[in-house]
Amino acid sequence: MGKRSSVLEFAVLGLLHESPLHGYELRKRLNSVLGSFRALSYGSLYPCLKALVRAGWIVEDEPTDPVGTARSGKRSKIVYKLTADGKEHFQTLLGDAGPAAWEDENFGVHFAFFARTDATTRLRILEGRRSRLEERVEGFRAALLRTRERVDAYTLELQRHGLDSVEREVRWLNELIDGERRGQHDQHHESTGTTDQST
Amino acid sequence: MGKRSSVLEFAVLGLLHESPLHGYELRKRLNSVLGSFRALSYGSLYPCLKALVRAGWIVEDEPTDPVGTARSGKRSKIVYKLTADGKEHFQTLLGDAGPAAWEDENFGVHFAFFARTDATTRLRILEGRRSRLEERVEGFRAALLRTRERVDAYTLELQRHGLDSVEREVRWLNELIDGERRGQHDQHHESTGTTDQST
DNA sequence: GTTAGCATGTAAGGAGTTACATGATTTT
DNA sequence: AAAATCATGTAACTCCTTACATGCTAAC
Repeated sequence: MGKRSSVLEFAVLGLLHESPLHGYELRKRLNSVLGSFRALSYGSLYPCLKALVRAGWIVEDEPTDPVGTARSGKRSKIVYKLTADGKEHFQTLLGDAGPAAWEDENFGVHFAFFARTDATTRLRILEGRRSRLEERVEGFRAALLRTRERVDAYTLELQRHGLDSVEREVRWLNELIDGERRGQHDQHHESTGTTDQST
Repeated sequence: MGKRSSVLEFAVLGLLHESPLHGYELRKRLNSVLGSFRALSYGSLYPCLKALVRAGWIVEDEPTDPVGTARSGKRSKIVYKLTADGKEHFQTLLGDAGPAAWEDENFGVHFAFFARTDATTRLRILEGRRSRLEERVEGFRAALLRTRERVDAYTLELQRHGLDSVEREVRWLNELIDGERRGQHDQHHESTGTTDQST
Protein backbone atom coordinates (compact mmCIF):
# COMPACT_ATOMS: atom_id res chain seq x y z
CA MET A 1 0.00 0.00 0.00
CA GLY A 2 2.68 2.48 -0.89
CA LYS A 3 1.98 5.90 -2.29
CA ARG A 4 5.35 6.46 -3.90
CA SER A 5 6.19 5.64 -7.43
CA SER A 6 8.85 6.82 -9.80
CA VAL A 7 10.79 5.64 -12.78
CA LEU A 8 13.36 4.11 -10.53
CA GLU A 9 10.90 1.99 -8.56
CA PHE A 10 9.20 0.87 -11.74
CA ALA A 11 12.52 -0.11 -13.30
CA VAL A 12 13.61 -2.01 -10.20
CA LEU A 13 10.35 -3.93 -10.05
CA GLY A 14 10.67 -4.71 -13.74
CA LEU A 15 14.18 -6.06 -13.43
CA LEU A 16 13.37 -8.09 -10.33
CA HIS A 17 10.40 -9.49 -12.20
CA GLU A 18 12.87 -11.17 -14.54
CA SER A 19 15.07 -12.57 -11.81
CA PRO A 20 16.06 -11.88 -8.20
CA LEU A 21 19.13 -9.69 -7.94
CA HIS A 22 21.22 -7.92 -5.34
CA GLY A 23 21.67 -4.16 -5.31
CA TYR A 24 25.08 -3.96 -6.88
CA GLU A 25 24.10 -6.07 -9.87
CA LEU A 26 20.75 -4.30 -10.11
CA ARG A 27 22.50 -0.98 -10.49
CA LYS A 28 24.47 -2.15 -13.51
CA ARG A 29 21.33 -3.33 -15.27
CA LEU A 30 19.47 -0.17 -14.34
CA ASN A 31 22.05 1.84 -16.21
CA SER A 32 20.92 0.13 -19.40
CA VAL A 33 17.21 0.33 -18.84
CA LEU A 34 17.18 3.90 -17.58
CA GLY A 35 17.93 6.15 -20.50
CA SER A 36 21.27 7.35 -21.80
CA PHE A 37 23.53 5.37 -19.51
CA ARG A 38 23.38 7.74 -16.61
CA ALA A 39 25.17 6.01 -13.78
CA LEU A 40 22.62 5.77 -11.01
CA SER A 41 24.22 6.23 -7.61
CA TYR A 42 23.94 3.82 -4.69
CA GLY A 43 22.75 6.75 -2.67
CA SER A 44 19.56 6.56 -4.73
CA LEU A 45 19.30 2.84 -5.20
CA TYR A 46 19.57 1.49 -1.66
CA PRO A 47 17.05 3.87 -0.09
CA CYS A 48 14.73 2.98 -2.97
CA LEU A 49 15.12 -0.73 -2.24
CA LYS A 50 14.36 -0.09 1.42
CA ALA A 51 11.23 1.81 0.45
CA LEU A 52 10.10 -1.06 -1.79
CA VAL A 53 10.63 -3.51 1.09
CA ARG A 54 8.59 -1.26 3.39
CA ALA A 55 5.87 -1.12 0.75
CA GLY A 56 5.80 -4.91 0.72
CA TRP A 57 6.63 -5.25 -2.96
CA ILE A 58 10.01 -6.90 -2.58
CA VAL A 59 11.72 -8.94 0.13
CA GLU A 60 15.33 -9.40 1.14
CA ASP A 61 16.47 -12.93 0.58
CA GLU A 62 19.66 -14.44 1.98
CA PRO A 63 21.43 -16.00 -0.97
CA THR A 64 21.30 -19.80 -0.75
CA ASP A 65 23.91 -20.56 1.87
CA PRO A 66 26.03 -23.58 0.88
CA VAL A 67 23.95 -25.87 3.16
CA GLY A 68 24.12 -26.04 6.93
CA THR A 69 27.17 -23.83 7.45
CA ALA A 70 25.30 -21.39 9.71
CA ARG A 71 27.03 -18.12 8.97
CA SER A 72 24.05 -16.08 10.11
CA GLY A 73 26.12 -13.08 11.23
CA LYS A 74 27.60 -12.54 7.79
CA ARG A 75 25.65 -10.50 5.35
CA SER A 76 27.64 -10.01 2.23
CA LYS A 77 24.96 -10.09 -0.44
CA ILE A 78 21.30 -9.28 -0.09
CA VAL A 79 19.25 -10.67 -2.92
CA TYR A 80 15.95 -8.97 -3.51
CA LYS A 81 12.95 -10.62 -5.08
CA LEU A 82 9.39 -9.63 -5.88
CA THR A 83 6.53 -10.58 -3.59
CA ALA A 84 3.11 -11.54 -4.93
CA ASP A 85 1.98 -7.99 -4.11
CA GLY A 86 4.98 -6.66 -5.96
CA LYS A 87 4.13 -8.66 -9.06
CA GLU A 88 0.58 -7.45 -8.97
CA HIS A 89 1.70 -3.87 -8.49
CA PHE A 90 4.12 -4.14 -11.40
CA GLN A 91 1.33 -5.45 -13.62
CA THR A 92 -0.76 -2.42 -12.65
CA LEU A 93 2.08 -0.08 -13.53
CA LEU A 94 2.62 -1.92 -16.82
CA GLY A 95 -1.02 -1.42 -17.74
CA ASP A 96 -1.06 2.30 -17.03
CA ALA A 97 -1.23 3.96 -20.43
CA GLY A 98 -1.66 7.50 -19.10
CA PRO A 99 0.48 10.60 -19.66
CA ALA A 100 2.87 9.38 -16.98
CA ALA A 101 3.90 6.58 -19.31
CA TRP A 102 4.91 8.75 -22.23
CA GLU A 103 6.64 11.69 -20.60
CA ASP A 104 10.36 12.03 -21.28
CA GLU A 105 11.54 10.55 -17.99
CA ASN A 106 9.25 7.54 -18.13
CA PHE A 107 8.82 6.57 -21.75
CA GLY A 108 12.13 4.77 -22.10
CA VAL A 109 11.51 2.54 -19.11
CA HIS A 110 7.97 1.72 -20.17
CA PHE A 111 9.27 0.89 -23.62
CA ALA A 112 11.98 -1.33 -22.14
CA PHE A 113 9.25 -3.49 -20.60
CA PHE A 114 7.03 -3.58 -23.70
CA ALA A 115 7.65 -7.30 -24.11
CA ARG A 116 5.51 -7.80 -21.00
CA THR A 117 2.99 -5.09 -21.85
CA ASP A 118 -0.20 -5.97 -23.69
CA ALA A 119 -0.61 -4.83 -27.28
CA THR A 120 -3.37 -2.29 -26.61
CA THR A 121 -1.36 -0.54 -23.93
CA ARG A 122 1.74 -0.54 -26.09
CA LEU A 123 -0.14 1.16 -28.88
CA ARG A 124 -1.68 3.75 -26.58
CA ILE A 125 1.67 4.63 -25.07
CA LEU A 126 3.34 4.93 -28.47
CA GLU A 127 0.54 7.15 -29.74
CA GLY A 128 0.58 9.24 -26.58
CA ARG A 129 4.30 9.68 -26.92
CA ARG A 130 3.93 10.66 -30.55
CA SER A 131 1.35 13.35 -29.91
CA ARG A 132 3.46 14.66 -27.04
CA LEU A 133 6.36 15.03 -29.45
CA GLU A 134 4.16 16.55 -32.11
CA GLU A 135 3.19 19.27 -29.65
CA ARG A 136 6.86 19.87 -29.13
CA VAL A 137 7.44 20.08 -32.87
CA GLU A 138 4.80 22.80 -32.99
CA GLY A 139 6.55 24.58 -30.14
CA PHE A 140 9.84 24.50 -32.01
CA ARG A 141 8.28 25.73 -35.24
CA ALA A 142 6.59 28.59 -33.40
CA ALA A 143 9.88 29.49 -31.73
CA LEU A 144 11.67 29.42 -35.07
CA LEU A 145 9.11 31.73 -36.62
CA ARG A 146 9.10 34.07 -33.63
CA THR A 147 12.87 34.39 -33.38
CA ARG A 148 13.76 34.04 -37.05
CA GLU A 149 15.22 37.55 -37.44
CA ARG A 150 16.23 38.53 -33.90
CA VAL A 151 18.59 35.66 -33.35
CA ASP A 152 22.15 34.69 -34.23
CA ALA A 153 23.17 31.76 -36.42
CA TYR A 154 24.13 29.53 -33.47
CA THR A 155 20.85 29.87 -31.64
CA LEU A 156 19.07 29.21 -34.89
CA GLU A 157 21.19 26.15 -35.56
CA LEU A 158 20.46 24.83 -32.07
CA GLN A 159 16.73 25.19 -32.57
CA ARG A 160 16.93 23.67 -36.04
CA HIS A 161 18.80 20.67 -34.68
CA GLY A 162 16.34 20.33 -31.83
CA LEU A 163 13.45 20.34 -34.29
CA ASP A 164 15.18 17.77 -36.50
CA SER A 165 15.75 15.47 -33.54
CA VAL A 166 12.15 15.56 -32.44
CA GLU A 167 10.88 15.05 -35.99
CA ARG A 168 13.18 12.10 -36.34
CA GLU A 169 11.80 10.58 -33.17
CA VAL A 170 8.26 11.06 -34.49
CA ARG A 171 9.18 9.12 -37.63
CA TRP A 172 10.63 6.37 -35.45
CA LEU A 173 7.38 6.20 -33.52
CA ASN A 174 5.42 6.10 -36.76
CA GLU A 175 7.32 3.02 -37.81
CA LEU A 176 6.81 1.37 -34.45
CA ILE A 177 3.11 2.15 -34.49
CA ASP A 178 2.79 0.73 -38.00
CA GLY A 179 4.60 -2.35 -36.80
CA GLU A 180 2.25 -2.71 -33.84
CA ARG A 181 -0.81 -2.30 -36.06
CA ARG A 182 0.43 -5.03 -38.36
CA GLY A 183 1.24 -7.14 -35.32
CA GLN A 184 4.79 -7.64 -36.43
CA HIS A 185 6.58 -6.08 -33.50
CA ASP A 186 9.57 -8.36 -33.87
CA GLN A 187 10.75 -7.52 -37.34
CA HIS A 188 14.33 -7.88 -36.21
CA HIS A 189 14.46 -11.53 -35.28
CA GLU A 190 12.29 -14.63 -34.90
CA SER A 191 13.36 -15.51 -31.35
CA THR A 192 9.78 -15.41 -30.02
CA GLY A 193 9.61 -18.99 -31.30
CA THR A 194 6.55 -21.20 -30.84
CA THR A 195 3.29 -19.26 -30.96
CA ASP A 196 3.70 -16.10 -32.99
CA GLN A 197 1.05 -16.10 -35.73
CA SER A 198 -1.37 -13.82 -33.90
CA THR A 199 -2.75 -13.03 -30.48
CA MET B 1 32.49 36.67 -5.11
CA GLY B 2 29.87 33.98 -5.21
CA LYS B 3 30.68 30.30 -5.19
CA ARG B 4 27.52 29.04 -6.83
CA SER B 5 27.09 28.42 -10.50
CA SER B 6 24.67 26.37 -12.51
CA VAL B 7 23.13 26.25 -15.93
CA LEU B 8 20.36 28.50 -14.77
CA GLU B 9 22.60 31.26 -13.48
CA PHE B 10 24.70 31.11 -16.60
CA ALA B 11 21.63 31.38 -18.81
CA VAL B 12 20.23 34.29 -16.80
CA LEU B 13 23.50 36.19 -16.98
CA GLY B 14 23.66 35.50 -20.71
CA LEU B 15 20.17 36.79 -21.36
CA LEU B 16 20.66 39.87 -19.19
CA HIS B 17 23.89 40.49 -21.07
CA GLU B 18 21.78 41.11 -24.15
CA SER B 19 19.28 43.42 -22.45
CA PRO B 20 17.85 44.14 -18.99
CA LEU B 21 14.68 42.15 -18.30
CA HIS B 22 12.25 41.46 -15.52
CA GLY B 23 11.68 37.98 -14.12
CA TYR B 24 8.49 37.13 -15.91
CA GLU B 25 9.89 37.96 -19.33
CA LEU B 26 13.20 36.32 -18.47
CA ARG B 27 11.42 33.06 -17.78
CA LYS B 28 9.87 32.97 -21.24
CA ARG B 29 13.22 33.46 -22.94
CA LEU B 30 14.84 30.96 -20.61
CA ASN B 31 12.48 28.32 -21.90
CA SER B 32 14.02 28.69 -25.35
CA VAL B 33 17.64 28.80 -24.32
CA LEU B 34 17.40 25.96 -21.81
CA GLY B 35 16.95 22.75 -23.70
CA SER B 36 13.79 21.10 -24.89
CA PHE B 37 11.29 23.75 -23.85
CA ARG B 38 11.00 22.65 -20.28
CA ALA B 39 8.94 25.30 -18.53
CA LEU B 40 11.16 26.61 -15.77
CA SER B 41 9.15 27.43 -12.65
CA TYR B 42 9.14 30.76 -10.86
CA GLY B 43 10.02 28.85 -7.74
CA SER B 44 13.44 28.31 -9.32
CA LEU B 45 13.84 31.59 -11.12
CA TYR B 46 13.17 34.16 -8.40
CA PRO B 47 15.41 32.61 -5.75
CA CYS B 48 18.10 32.39 -8.43
CA LEU B 49 17.73 36.09 -9.22
CA LYS B 50 18.01 36.90 -5.52
CA ALA B 51 21.18 34.85 -5.31
CA LEU B 52 22.66 36.66 -8.29
CA VAL B 53 21.87 39.99 -6.65
CA ARG B 54 23.55 38.83 -3.44
CA ALA B 55 26.57 37.76 -5.47
CA GLY B 56 26.75 41.26 -6.91
CA TRP B 57 26.38 40.14 -10.51
CA ILE B 58 23.04 41.76 -11.22
CA VAL B 59 21.06 44.64 -9.72
CA GLU B 60 17.37 45.36 -9.40
CA ASP B 61 16.42 48.40 -11.39
CA GLU B 62 13.14 50.28 -11.04
CA PRO B 63 11.77 50.55 -14.55
CA THR B 64 12.03 54.13 -15.83
CA ASP B 65 9.26 55.85 -13.93
CA PRO B 66 7.33 58.18 -16.24
CA VAL B 67 9.27 61.21 -14.93
CA GLY B 68 8.79 62.87 -11.54
CA THR B 69 5.64 60.96 -10.51
CA ALA B 70 7.18 59.63 -7.31
CA ARG B 71 5.40 56.30 -6.91
CA SER B 72 8.15 54.86 -4.75
CA GLY B 73 5.85 52.48 -2.85
CA LYS B 74 4.70 50.68 -5.97
CA ARG B 75 6.77 47.84 -7.26
CA SER B 76 5.07 46.18 -10.15
CA LYS B 77 8.05 45.27 -12.30
CA ILE B 78 11.61 44.72 -11.22
CA VAL B 79 14.02 44.95 -14.09
CA TYR B 80 17.31 43.21 -13.57
CA LYS B 81 20.53 44.19 -15.28
CA LEU B 82 24.13 43.05 -15.20
CA THR B 83 26.72 44.86 -13.11
CA ALA B 84 30.32 45.30 -14.26
CA ASP B 85 31.23 42.34 -12.04
CA GLY B 86 28.43 40.35 -13.61
CA LYS B 87 29.71 41.04 -17.11
CA GLU B 88 33.18 40.02 -16.12
CA HIS B 89 31.90 36.86 -14.48
CA PHE B 90 29.86 35.97 -17.53
CA GLN B 91 32.94 36.40 -19.73
CA THR B 92 34.79 34.00 -17.44
CA LEU B 93 32.01 31.46 -17.71
CA LEU B 94 31.92 31.90 -21.49
CA GLY B 95 35.63 31.18 -21.70
CA ASP B 96 35.49 27.99 -19.66
CA ALA B 97 36.00 25.18 -22.13
CA GLY B 98 36.18 22.41 -19.54
CA PRO B 99 34.04 19.29 -19.17
CA ALA B 100 31.36 21.36 -17.46
CA ALA B 101 30.71 23.06 -20.78
CA TRP B 102 30.00 19.91 -22.77
CA GLU B 103 28.02 17.77 -20.39
CA ASP B 104 24.40 17.14 -21.34
CA GLU B 105 22.85 19.73 -19.04
CA ASN B 106 25.25 22.51 -19.97
CA PHE B 107 26.13 22.05 -23.61
CA GLY B 108 22.95 23.54 -25.00
CA VAL B 109 23.26 26.73 -23.02
CA HIS B 110 26.91 27.16 -23.86
CA PHE B 111 26.07 26.61 -27.52
CA ALA B 112 23.28 29.17 -27.32
CA PHE B 113 25.85 31.80 -26.38
CA PHE B 114 28.42 30.77 -28.98
CA ALA B 115 27.94 34.04 -30.83
CA ARG B 116 29.72 35.72 -27.92
CA THR B 117 32.26 32.94 -27.36
CA ASP B 118 35.67 33.13 -28.99
CA ALA B 119 36.47 30.75 -31.82
CA THR B 120 39.06 28.72 -29.91
CA THR B 121 36.69 28.04 -27.03
CA ARG B 122 33.87 27.16 -29.41
CA LEU B 123 36.03 24.58 -31.11
CA ARG B 124 37.23 23.08 -27.83
CA ILE B 125 33.69 22.76 -26.52
CA LEU B 126 32.44 21.17 -29.73
CA GLU B 127 35.31 18.70 -29.73
CA GLY B 128 34.83 17.95 -26.05
CA ARG B 129 31.18 17.31 -26.66
CA ARG B 130 31.96 15.06 -29.60
CA SER B 131 34.39 12.89 -27.68
CA ARG B 132 31.90 12.70 -24.81
CA LEU B 133 29.31 11.38 -27.25
CA GLU B 134 31.79 9.02 -28.87
CA GLU B 135 32.38 7.44 -25.48
CA ARG B 136 28.64 7.00 -25.22
CA VAL B 137 28.53 5.37 -28.66
CA GLU B 138 31.11 2.89 -27.43
CA GLY B 139 28.98 2.24 -24.36
CA PHE B 140 25.94 1.55 -26.52
CA ARG B 141 27.86 -0.76 -28.83
CA ALA B 142 29.24 -2.67 -25.87
CA ALA B 143 25.76 -2.96 -24.40
CA LEU B 144 24.39 -4.21 -27.72
CA LEU B 145 27.07 -6.87 -27.97
CA ARG B 146 26.66 -7.91 -24.34
CA THR B 147 22.89 -8.21 -24.44
CA ARG B 148 22.44 -9.29 -28.06
CA GLU B 149 20.97 -12.69 -27.28
CA ARG B 150 19.54 -12.29 -23.80
CA VAL B 151 17.17 -9.49 -24.64
CA ASP B 152 13.79 -9.03 -26.28
CA ALA B 153 13.12 -7.14 -29.51
CA TYR B 154 11.86 -4.00 -27.75
CA THR B 155 14.88 -3.55 -25.52
CA LEU B 156 17.06 -4.13 -28.55
CA GLU B 157 15.11 -1.60 -30.56
CA LEU B 158 15.43 0.96 -27.76
CA GLN B 159 19.18 0.52 -27.62
CA ARG B 160 19.44 0.64 -31.40
CA HIS B 161 17.48 3.87 -31.51
CA GLY B 162 19.59 5.33 -28.70
CA LEU B 163 22.74 4.46 -30.60
CA ASP B 164 21.38 5.98 -33.80
CA SER B 165 20.51 9.20 -32.02
CA VAL B 166 23.92 9.62 -30.52
CA GLU B 167 25.64 8.80 -33.81
CA ARG B 168 23.47 11.35 -35.53
CA GLU B 169 24.48 13.98 -33.01
CA VAL B 170 28.13 13.12 -33.60
CA ARG B 171 27.65 13.74 -37.32
CA TRP B 172 26.01 17.07 -36.53
CA LEU B 173 29.02 18.03 -34.40
CA ASN B 174 31.35 16.95 -37.19
CA GLU B 175 29.66 19.38 -39.54
CA LEU B 176 29.79 22.17 -36.99
CA ILE B 177 33.45 21.51 -36.29
CA ASP B 178 34.22 21.52 -40.00
CA GLY B 179 32.33 24.80 -40.27
CA GLU B 180 34.32 26.29 -37.42
CA ARG B 181 37.60 25.17 -38.94
CA ARG B 182 36.68 26.81 -42.23
CA GLY B 183 35.51 29.87 -40.31
CA GLN B 184 32.14 29.81 -41.99
CA HIS B 185 29.92 29.46 -38.95
CA ASP B 186 27.03 31.30 -40.54
CA GLN B 187 26.31 29.17 -43.58
CA HIS B 188 22.60 29.61 -43.16
CA HIS B 189 22.11 33.32 -43.73
CA GLU B 190 24.00 36.53 -44.43
CA SER B 191 22.15 38.62 -41.82
CA THR B 192 25.33 39.50 -39.95
CA GLY B 193 25.44 42.36 -42.44
CA THR B 194 28.21 44.96 -42.53
CA THR B 195 31.56 43.53 -41.45
CA ASP B 196 31.55 39.80 -42.03
CA GLN B 197 34.58 38.99 -44.19
CA SER B 198 36.81 38.08 -41.26
CA THR B 199 37.58 38.87 -37.67
C1' DG C 1 -16.58 45.47 -12.20
C1' DT C 2 -14.86 41.20 -13.12
C1' DT C 3 -12.08 38.06 -15.46
C1' DA C 4 -7.60 36.96 -17.68
C1' DG C 5 -3.03 37.45 -17.82
C1' DC C 6 1.03 39.92 -15.95
C1' DA C 7 4.17 39.97 -12.10
C1' DT C 8 6.49 38.49 -7.78
C1' DG C 9 7.36 35.71 -4.27
C1' DT C 10 7.65 31.59 -0.29
C1' DA C 11 7.43 26.86 1.89
C1' DA C 12 7.48 22.14 1.50
C1' DG C 13 9.03 18.43 -0.62
C1' DG C 14 10.74 15.09 -4.41
C1' DA C 15 14.45 12.96 -6.72
C1' DG C 16 18.74 12.64 -7.25
C1' DT C 17 24.09 13.39 -6.40
C1' DT C 18 28.51 13.56 -3.82
C1' DA C 19 31.22 12.41 -0.21
C1' DC C 20 31.80 9.63 3.36
C1' DA C 21 32.15 5.18 5.90
C1' DT C 22 32.59 0.22 6.19
C1' DG C 23 33.44 -4.46 5.24
C1' DA C 24 33.92 -8.93 2.13
C1' DT C 25 35.99 -11.30 -1.70
C1' DT C 26 38.95 -12.00 -5.43
C1' DT C 27 43.09 -11.22 -7.92
C1' DT C 28 47.92 -10.34 -8.28
C1' DA D 1 49.62 -9.30 2.09
C1' DA D 2 48.29 -5.58 -0.91
C1' DA D 3 45.28 -3.91 -4.30
C1' DA D 4 41.20 -4.07 -6.85
C1' DT D 5 36.60 -4.75 -7.08
C1' DC D 6 32.42 -6.29 -5.07
C1' DA D 7 28.91 -4.92 -1.85
C1' DT D 8 26.09 -2.02 1.30
C1' DG D 9 24.82 1.89 3.39
C1' DT D 10 24.12 7.13 5.44
C1' DA D 11 24.14 12.34 5.71
C1' DA D 12 24.31 16.50 3.65
C1' DC D 13 23.36 19.02 -0.07
C1' DT D 14 21.63 20.64 -4.90
C1' DC D 15 18.43 21.73 -7.99
C1' DC D 16 14.19 21.77 -9.23
C1' DT D 17 8.83 21.43 -8.90
C1' DT D 18 4.27 22.04 -6.84
C1' DA D 19 1.20 24.42 -4.33
C1' DC D 20 0.27 28.32 -2.19
C1' DA D 21 -0.22 33.41 -1.51
C1' DT D 22 -0.45 38.13 -3.13
C1' DG D 23 -1.22 42.11 -5.89
C1' DC D 24 -1.33 44.92 -10.44
C1' DT D 25 -3.13 45.97 -15.03
C1' DA D 26 -5.50 45.47 -19.24
C1' DA D 27 -9.54 43.98 -21.68
C1' DC D 28 -14.39 42.95 -22.05
